Amino acid sequence: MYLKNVKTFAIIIEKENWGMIMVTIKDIAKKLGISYTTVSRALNGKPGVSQETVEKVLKEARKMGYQPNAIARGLVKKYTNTIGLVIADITNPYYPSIARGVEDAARKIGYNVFLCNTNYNKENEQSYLKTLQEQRVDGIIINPAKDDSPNVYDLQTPMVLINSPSYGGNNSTIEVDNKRGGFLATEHLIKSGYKRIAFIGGDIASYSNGRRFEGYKEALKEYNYPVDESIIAYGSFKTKSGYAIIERLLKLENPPDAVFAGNDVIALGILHYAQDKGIKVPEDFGVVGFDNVGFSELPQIQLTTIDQPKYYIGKLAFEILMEEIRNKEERFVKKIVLEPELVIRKTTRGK
Amino acid sequence: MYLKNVKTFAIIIEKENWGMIMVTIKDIAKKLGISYTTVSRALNGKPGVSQETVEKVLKEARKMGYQPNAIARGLVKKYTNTIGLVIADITNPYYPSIARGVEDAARKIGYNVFLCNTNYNKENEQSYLKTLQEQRVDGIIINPAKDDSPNVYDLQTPMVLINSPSYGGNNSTIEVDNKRGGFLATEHLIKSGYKRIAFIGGDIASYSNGRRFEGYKEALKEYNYPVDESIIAYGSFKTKSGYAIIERLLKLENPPDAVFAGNDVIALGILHYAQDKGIKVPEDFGVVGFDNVGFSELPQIQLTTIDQPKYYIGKLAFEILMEEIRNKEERFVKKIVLEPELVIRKTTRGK
DNA sequence: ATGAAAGCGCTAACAT
DNA sequence: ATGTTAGCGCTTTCAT
Repeated sequence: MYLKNVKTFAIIIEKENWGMIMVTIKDIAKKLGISYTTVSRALNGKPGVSQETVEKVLKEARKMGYQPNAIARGLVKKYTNTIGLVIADITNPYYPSIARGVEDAARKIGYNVFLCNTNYNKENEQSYLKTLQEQRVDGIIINPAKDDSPNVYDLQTPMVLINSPSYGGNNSTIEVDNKRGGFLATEHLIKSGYKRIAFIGGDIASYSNGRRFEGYKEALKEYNYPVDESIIAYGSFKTKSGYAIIERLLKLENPPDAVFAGNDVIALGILHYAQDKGIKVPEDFGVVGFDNVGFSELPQIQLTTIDQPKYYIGKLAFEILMEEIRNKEERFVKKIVLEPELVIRKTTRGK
Repeated sequence: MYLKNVKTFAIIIEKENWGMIMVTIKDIAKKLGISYTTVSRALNGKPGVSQETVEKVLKEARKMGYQPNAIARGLVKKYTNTIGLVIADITNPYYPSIARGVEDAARKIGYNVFLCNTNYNKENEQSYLKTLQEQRVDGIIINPAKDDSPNVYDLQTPMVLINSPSYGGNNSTIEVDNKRGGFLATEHLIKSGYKRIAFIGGDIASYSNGRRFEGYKEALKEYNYPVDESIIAYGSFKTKSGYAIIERLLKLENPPDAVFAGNDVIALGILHYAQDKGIKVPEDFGVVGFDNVGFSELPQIQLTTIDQPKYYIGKLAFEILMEEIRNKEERFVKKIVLEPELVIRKTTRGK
């Protein structure tokens, strides 16, 4: 089963073993003829050990290749210096940026992060949450898979939610102002002279998508455009979905001449269809996405979109989480909303 | 400092606390008036407990909201059900695919994965390796940051290397046949009728890049093309680097009419430059990349490239790692080489 | 300045 | 079938 596509499966060396002879503080205490309490103190720079002893211990520790056991420490100290990051799919370019933000911030203070991909699946999410708690992570950052059933996250563990309202659990949240973003996107389309603007969303159960849709409707109203159900559609957050839906909408007797897509990935599918059919973008057809994901700025794509500070969101989420971890009793629940920004590129006429 | 771009920073609820009253097997034993060993046995489905007791325990555990403590278990059982995944940058689309492969495979057997981004930095890598060992991960999968100084990874921990030879440490490795890939790419360019084929690599210290270059040279020789140093260049694995280098090469008095790029990200920069300058691809200029990253197949890009089974590599790396973890004494070091595949798209004339 | 002892939550002998 | 004990590697009182 391995062997599919395997060219070489060779060079087998026998009996190479891993040496699992981990040295402990007891070992180095014995070697030095002192108590292991002293070793512990020396290793941790605690007061009450003579300079001389400290040096002896440090030297011996290095010599013996001592590696502190974070597991044992965690057992007594009640924290693990680890957090969990639960996202839908690291393969969607939106998430890696957030993940980097979280991880860079974490690393700076010696924290580790467990990466968990739910693959947009609620059961996977629950399962991961359970595991993370068993691993006694100090906190969790989560971008919920869906928001159809209320996300009641009242775990024993500090938690901050990204792009999701907090139901019941009183968790801190951080999100971009999705409604405002939706408004900006739609308004831009209107001001660019497009007349029939469709909305093509992803999962209808997505909170952020819903907010973007509200912004869309608000803009239409403000500019006296009708809200036409026939050119409003939901699918999934996939390129294929965008492609399939725009194909359908464009066959309507009264087709749209522009679309605000639920995110960049969907917008990409729309662009793909336009290209396949030789539809001129932005002259005859306008599209704006959401997220300002990496590929959106490619010269070949140049997608007009709504930017959100992804890396910063990850960083901020971690910082807030740390605050909550540090002040477990007497914490302050925060609801943070960041400003989105319209990025005009080549898939709309501009003004 | 938080406040940049922050719209709302509000809704503050005071004194919401995390209830850190974790229930242990002792608690449920006390409640039930039995020994905690019995509880442990019941919870783990071990023999020697009456059906009746098992049910009582399970019920009470659920009722009290018991969460097993994986830390404590790890301390006695000597394994943590956790591995580390060390890569350069999750933001480079090549890695998420691998990460998914690893994580999906891990999840299937209840393993967690620590994600570590070295950001192409050797010091970060060392630091992460240290931390991972302290956390007593059961194993490590690593795609080394660089290969200039030999990667001597003889840790106490089982380890498999991706895209890197193993120096000294006798670790199993898994890689695509980079040389063959380089050959295929270059040969394709030759057969497509391009006459002066440049090579634009990433980090000169990269092992995989070096192999690709060897394949490039081999193909040139086989078809009696000269190997011309003036159109061979290295930079970094970034789009910008590709852009800058091709700009320079194209100003040569004898410029190339095609290029084999060290990876797709670099190729993208080259394409970018061609577009900026109105150079016709593939008619007047051919480019092939390496990796077949997600964006390469976008209709707007359609990059000819060398595919490698990224997800599968991740999956395989995990499976091999698990084998090594399970057979620590008497392990078999494996060197696996996978077959790359030429994917012809629109940035070369084809045959 | 150093050591002895207890204990974190659990599993695994070793009884009974 | 159940309980007792020891111990994983460490930190933290409490002595000395």
